[in-house]
Amino acid sequence: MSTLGYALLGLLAREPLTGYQLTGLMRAPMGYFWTASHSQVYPELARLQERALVAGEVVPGPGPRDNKRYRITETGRHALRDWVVTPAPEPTARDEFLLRVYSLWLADPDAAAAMIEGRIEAHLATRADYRRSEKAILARHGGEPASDHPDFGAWATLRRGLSYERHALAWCRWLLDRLRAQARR
Amino acid sequence: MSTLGYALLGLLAREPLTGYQLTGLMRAPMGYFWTASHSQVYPELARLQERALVAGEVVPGPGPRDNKRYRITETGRHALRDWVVTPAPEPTARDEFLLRVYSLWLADPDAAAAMIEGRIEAHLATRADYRRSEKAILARHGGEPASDHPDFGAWATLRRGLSYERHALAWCRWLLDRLRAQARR
DNA sequence: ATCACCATGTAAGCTGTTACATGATTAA
DNA sequence: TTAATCATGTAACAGCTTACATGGTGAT
Repeated sequence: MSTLGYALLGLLAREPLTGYQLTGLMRAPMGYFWTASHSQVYPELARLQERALVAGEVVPGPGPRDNKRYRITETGRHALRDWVVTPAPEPTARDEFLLRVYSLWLADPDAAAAMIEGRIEAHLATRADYRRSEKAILARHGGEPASDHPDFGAWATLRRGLSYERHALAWCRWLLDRLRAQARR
Repeated sequence: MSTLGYALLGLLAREPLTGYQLTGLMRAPMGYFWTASHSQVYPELARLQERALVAGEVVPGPGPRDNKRYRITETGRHALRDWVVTPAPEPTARDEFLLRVYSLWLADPDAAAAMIEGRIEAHLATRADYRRSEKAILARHGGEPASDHPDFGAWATLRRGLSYERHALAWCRWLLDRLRAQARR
């Protein structure tokens, strides 16, 4: 089973959804840690149905095409529950920003500072996004979700996102300080 | 130009290297934020040479094959210097661990705790690695490298790695606390 | 009218991983 | 003698991105 399959099962374990809705959720909030486009989602749903991990029912929609609403099966729920406590492989590190920082020593200091400031703006925007999302969850749920509540994962990963952004922002600012300290000499 | 090309140029901007040596550096320290296997490195070096961004000289080695030592050209150094201050695209988020956490609410709490503890061990090992590497740089360099010194990038990215591990560890422990708080009820 | 959104699929292409292929030197 | 390290390549495959394809509904 592919990782994407478990991502989709993770969403369907909460509620039945169509491919289109799943695609939206793979942008956010699941996209905060695992992304997929619709061209990946539809074929993967077909594979999941083949293996009886999900069941699809055709709902005649208002549009030209029929809507297919998928729900997780007992088999699917079991597969997900088993996979979840499986040790996760180390994520392959791929950060183009850090790749640039590695060679920043040969760049023009002002251009370098501008690049980092752009990065800071992006982090601030992401943090604002996470803050809104967490607020929405706490409001909708009426407090912090317990660890066996379906909302727990979304909340816990948002907390992590916020912690990550705090760290990333602090480091970017430290880096800017280093560049400016050099410029003053 | 591919991202991998700039990664290799970033290493060659510091000193001439063979494909084999580059492959090792793509595991660490560059592998801390961008990885590549030898099967990617050799063809990419050929492409870089084609575009005259690097120059290769054949050094008869002790082994069965000739060693090819590459050095960056002036054209290559310019391309790298320009690219470095270019805005980096947002990295595609791909973290299987967070994907598991998202669905942790339906898992057995003890199995979940064990999985997270495994993750904590991995973070501790990585942090120890980073600490050793930073110590080595500071010792070899005799203090903190200035921002226009070739060692600056390696040092700055290690500082980031250490900050990241601190954040990740703190969040893993917070998550464990949540699970245990639930178990006590 | 034009745009955004709903809605589902296929195909081509690029990137990256794993496996195939070969073989010398040196240390345990 | 067995394994690790040095050393360089090609090929098959998997995963993901971008583009192609179609078309209705509702808001501006």
